[in-house]
Amino acid sequence: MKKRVLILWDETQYMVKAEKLLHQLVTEAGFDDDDYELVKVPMPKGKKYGKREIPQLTAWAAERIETHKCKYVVAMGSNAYQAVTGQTGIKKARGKPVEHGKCILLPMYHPNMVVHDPGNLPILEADFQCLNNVLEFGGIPEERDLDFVIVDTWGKVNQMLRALRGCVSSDLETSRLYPFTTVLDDKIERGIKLTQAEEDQYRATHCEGKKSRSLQSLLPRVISIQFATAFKQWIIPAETAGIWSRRELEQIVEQVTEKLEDCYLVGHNWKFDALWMRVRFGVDWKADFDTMLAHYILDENDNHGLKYLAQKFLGAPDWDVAGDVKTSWSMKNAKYAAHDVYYTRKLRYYFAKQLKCDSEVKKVFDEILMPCVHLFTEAEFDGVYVDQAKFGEAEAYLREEVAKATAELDKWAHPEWAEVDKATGKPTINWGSPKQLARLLFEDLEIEVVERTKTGAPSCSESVLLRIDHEMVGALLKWRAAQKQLSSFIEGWKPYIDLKGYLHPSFKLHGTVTGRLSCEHPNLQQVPRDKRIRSLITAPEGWELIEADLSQIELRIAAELADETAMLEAFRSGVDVHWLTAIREIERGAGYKDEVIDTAYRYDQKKRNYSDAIELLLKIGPDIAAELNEFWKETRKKAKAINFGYLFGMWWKKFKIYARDNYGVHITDEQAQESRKAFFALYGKLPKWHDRQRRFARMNGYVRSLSGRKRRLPEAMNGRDTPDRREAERQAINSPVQSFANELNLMSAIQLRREYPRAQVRLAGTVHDACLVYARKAKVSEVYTRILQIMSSPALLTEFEIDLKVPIEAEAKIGPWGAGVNLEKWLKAQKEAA
DNA sequence: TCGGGGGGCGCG
DNA sequence: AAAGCGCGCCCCCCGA
Repeated sequence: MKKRVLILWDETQYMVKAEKLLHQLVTEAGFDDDDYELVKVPMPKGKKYGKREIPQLTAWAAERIETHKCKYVVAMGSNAYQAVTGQTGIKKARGKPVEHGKCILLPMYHPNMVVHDPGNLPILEADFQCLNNVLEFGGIPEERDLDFVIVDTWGKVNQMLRALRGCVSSDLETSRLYPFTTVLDDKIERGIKLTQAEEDQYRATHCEGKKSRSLQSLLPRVISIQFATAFKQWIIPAETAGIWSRRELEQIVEQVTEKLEDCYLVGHNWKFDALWMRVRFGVDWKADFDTMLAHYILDENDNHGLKYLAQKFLGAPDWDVAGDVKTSWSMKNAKYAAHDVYYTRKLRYYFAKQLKCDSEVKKVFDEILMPCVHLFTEAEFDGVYVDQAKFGEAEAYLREEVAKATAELDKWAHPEWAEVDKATGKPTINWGSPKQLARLLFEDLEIEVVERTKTGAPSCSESVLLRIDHEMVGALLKWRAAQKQLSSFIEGWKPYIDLKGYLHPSFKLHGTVTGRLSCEHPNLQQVPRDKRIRSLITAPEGWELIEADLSQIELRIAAELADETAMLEAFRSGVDVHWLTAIREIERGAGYKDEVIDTAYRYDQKKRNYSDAIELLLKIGPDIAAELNEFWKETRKKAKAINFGYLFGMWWKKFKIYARDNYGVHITDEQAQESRKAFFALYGKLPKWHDRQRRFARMNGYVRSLSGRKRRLPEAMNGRDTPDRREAERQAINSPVQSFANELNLMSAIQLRREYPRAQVRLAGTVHDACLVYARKAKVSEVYTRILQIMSSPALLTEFEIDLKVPIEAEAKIGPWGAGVNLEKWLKAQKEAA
């Protein structure tokens, strides 16, 4: 009897399991044995098919398809896919039915993928659902559920307004990703011609390579605003379509805003759309459910793109269109837009159901992630203010530094070594090129190679340069430092500074696997601590910048999780744990006798023996010790790195390298091993906690932070002790700490926003364990005091039923970032100024 | 001409 | 055997 579907796949190592699984999938999808024919493709001679095998293979496949006379062909796995099409790339092709000669081909992953990782099951299920759709439709299905309306008359506006109730999804198409008007946008808008350099920079920032687009079309514009309701999708042509006037558009937006108040609003990466609506229309659309963040909290390891998710979970087709279709108004664009909202709305039901299965994860989503959408929409909208005068000064200074260093370095660009520049006839070396530099140092100058990179090239990193005895090293390091600051933070910021001098860094709530946020355009979280750069970020007129950070928060959380007696005791009694580590380490080796006894003597002019002096140092803490002797400043910094390194699984070999690079201390292997042992002797419960985490991850394939957030670590379940598994185990230790530290910070930011109106207090951004906040001048004292209270015990902790043994402490500074002072000093300065 | 990888380095 | 974690961005370089 003739079968409808031909399934091609290949022989693999877990064939029994795979076959069982396939049978199960096929049955669940509603097929019986008469529906399909299962055929194995010939195995490649080696691991993969060779180039010469391909024509033979495709001929074989074509013949099989011909003899079976099936209209539908399923190719499972890359080999089967290659057999049919001659092409590689199953990852991109899977789940999308295509016409192949006389038949319809549906590529899928091999069932083995699920045998290897059961988490992939939904992908295959969705693909079989897709196969069903294809059979039912009798070809490649159009989206029959899709029913979109172009809202281009007042009649349709009214229809739409009536339909906007219950669960509504929304989405925007925009001309580019960055919504704010920059200096160059303003020039274009006003018809001022850009210089070539300006145009290049502008395109590099906004164009993503598409050189053909006119500058006009790159201005920040909303192309369309769309909604999906139960049965229809409503596409409102917006700023560039020329269908509605500005005034009419604003009128429509206003009426929609009113209706949305009573809707359950769903978005995918809603912060993006909310920000655009705020910037372009001044309205505040709050979402109740973000499908991207829902999927992020459900699987932090996966991608979170809308199309990807719709294909993976809903068996949707690939509705992607070329880039230029998305950035200008057209019917194609409207159809694309309709897909976006349609599937966003569908995904919300799917993910809401998934979230219900894990109430702990759901809580993080509801209480932290969703509130952050609104919080960070506002923060990004406001942005951070850049001191324009100081910015110019810093730029001039850095250019001078780079020029000086370059002049110094160019002495070494001898004609017989360096490439000769054709234009100037002078030998040049690009000091930013590791390759050219390596040639100069290790070939021409015949310096011995110190270290190699993982690809085998001689390394030119700072740590290597410091070990090279050559007079150009100093200039080289100066050049790098100045060049880095200039390119990353001066030139790097320029394209993003808006007309009023603000930067609007974009925070990705889904940016990391641990639950931290990432930040880009520009990245506020990597601004150097060097005051020259950091203090460029400051408060605008009438406001003050307050930076409040959680003190040693990761260490505190580790102490809590490990129930580490000595650490908890130190935190309770106010001893600085980095200091404790440092002093005990010194004591162990009976080192720095002179400094220890001398500093103790300077403190109160009393003579002490070594061990009494040690105890005194421990008591007075690093700050006072540093005042008595500069030496202790370095000591504490060193111990900080030791704490974090050992805490999260650093091995003694790395510690040895660390000590050498950062402190110029050359220790022996034995000393390094001894140091590690001593650390774990001092904090005896840490290894037990490490073991607990490793075991749990190995058993369950995930760990949770105190808030309940999951970090999925499938590699931890590997049967064998592989490097991958080791990595997962270290993450099992680090993740809950990093994750919860960040959550405490976010809980505080959320609460601060709830307690103060925007007219008084605004969040400017977060940096992992710190909040950057703008407060009205008149409110500074109050906010300063309150934020410290909030951070040391945010109300959401109670909501999460978390009761910490370890005390949480915060500290705050007022003033330009990185150059602020405490409240006392600030008040004094205010008084003097008045 | 682009996209991606590598090297290097800024932050927590 | 091999052993801190998490990011983004700059520049160079090379292959498609």
